[in-house]
Amino acid sequence: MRVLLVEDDELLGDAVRTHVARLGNAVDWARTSEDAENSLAAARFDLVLLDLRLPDGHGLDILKGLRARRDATPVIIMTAHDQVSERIAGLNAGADDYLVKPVDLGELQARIHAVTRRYGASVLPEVSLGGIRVYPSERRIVGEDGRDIGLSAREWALLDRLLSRRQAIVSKAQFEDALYEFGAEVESNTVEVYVSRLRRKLGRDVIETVRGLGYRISPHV
Amino acid sequence: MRVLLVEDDELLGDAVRTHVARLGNAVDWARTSEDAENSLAAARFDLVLLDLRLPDGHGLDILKGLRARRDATPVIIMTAHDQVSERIAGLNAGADDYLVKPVDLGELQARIHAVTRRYGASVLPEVSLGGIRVYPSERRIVGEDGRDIGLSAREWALLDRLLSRRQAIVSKAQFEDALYEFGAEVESNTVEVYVSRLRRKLGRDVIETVRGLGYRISPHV
DNA sequence: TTCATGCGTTCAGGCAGCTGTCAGCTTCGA
DNA sequence: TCGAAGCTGACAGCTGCCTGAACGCATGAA
Repeated sequence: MRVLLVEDDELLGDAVRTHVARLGNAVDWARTSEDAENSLAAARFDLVLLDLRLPDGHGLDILKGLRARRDATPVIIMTAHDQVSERIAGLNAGADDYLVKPVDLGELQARIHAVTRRYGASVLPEVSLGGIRVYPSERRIVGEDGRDIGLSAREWALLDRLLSRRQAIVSKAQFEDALYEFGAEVESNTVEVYVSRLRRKLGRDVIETVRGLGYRISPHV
Repeated sequence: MRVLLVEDDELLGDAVRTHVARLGNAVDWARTSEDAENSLAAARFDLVLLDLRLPDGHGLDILKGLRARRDATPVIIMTAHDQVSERIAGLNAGADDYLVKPVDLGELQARIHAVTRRYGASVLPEVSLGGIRVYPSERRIVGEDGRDIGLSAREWALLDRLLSRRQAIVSKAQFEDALYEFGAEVESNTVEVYVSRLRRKLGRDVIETVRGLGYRISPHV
């Protein structure tokens, strides 16, 4: 697996690179935004480990650029402990997960596994839901008429969560965690609203309600 | 299956212990971190139900200790509704799932099934009743025609109880205990009504009446 | 700058299905 | 045959869920 590490801190960068390399990966280490952009332009990576604080710009722009180009390469961001807003911004911009500095290498490993597993699972053959085809790796879904159906970030987050274990029931609380990862408990029906919107786009029967417990992908689609 | 319950609240602990025990499991109840560590050192468990708030320390340390010892025993954490950060910390530390307090016993049951199923040791294996197939871990039952049969929460609770020890007779009082936490006596024939409803869905002969004693799954299905 | 657009979120009204209760009936066993 | 136990259709109240609408905000274009 090829990993791009974007980190200006020499000490942390070295520790992470060594650790990730030991897991059997090829690691490119970019110290600056410019380095990172060049690397991303030159090659395909299986994972990006992204420090948001860089000397020559904001790492968030790198992430946004990726997603703007419809590049779904998994990105794990690394932020300082107290930079909650950064973390949220990162997740909103399309990061797959985050790590809090100081980075615990065991946790890093777990996150990498989790993210790449999620990615690997979804990158496998595309999923069919009724007449809809889903290409999670390209963040694209196509309707029966062959036309692209646009999903927003939140809608994707929900669908991802449902698809990650198709037979499992996902509770609203879990959705909220997946959607917000952090921050105040949202006392609202946001999840219901998104389920409703997804249903409108994917078809009424794709998402099944399990009253009192949550939602799941219907086994019959 | 052997379950370790780590919970200092007497009331909640008792309700959970009773419920889990009724599913046919052996339950060890640890009230403190120390208790829990001792139990974990002394025996192997198939599942840990872990309250993170303990009088003598943080339950998270128990989880971290497990994982540090590369012990993959499934852990479900229980947190208060507003302790999102705790929950995330728990999941990051390697918890398999979480429950939000106040604990809903139906949800507890569903999560236990899901988690233990993931690990192969299912509390209630899938089972055939006449032409009906029951998948308790997925909260799904499928009729002879292959179509899903919807069961309400109460109906599931009843069926679970009957299936947990198939040859046993379950009295109405036991059902009431399983259905309503903590001896909230119901002044009616609710159990009879639910048995009736279940029979309509599963088939007349699946549940057998033992006059004066209770009900059981018919040995002939 | 202003404006248009899309997204995320909140709210309220409505509704379907769940729940507990009862009445009247059937079945069982002595 | 009679009384007790169990069964079930009906129903009202309630809960959880659904969804249209509206608003604030960010983004990007003009």
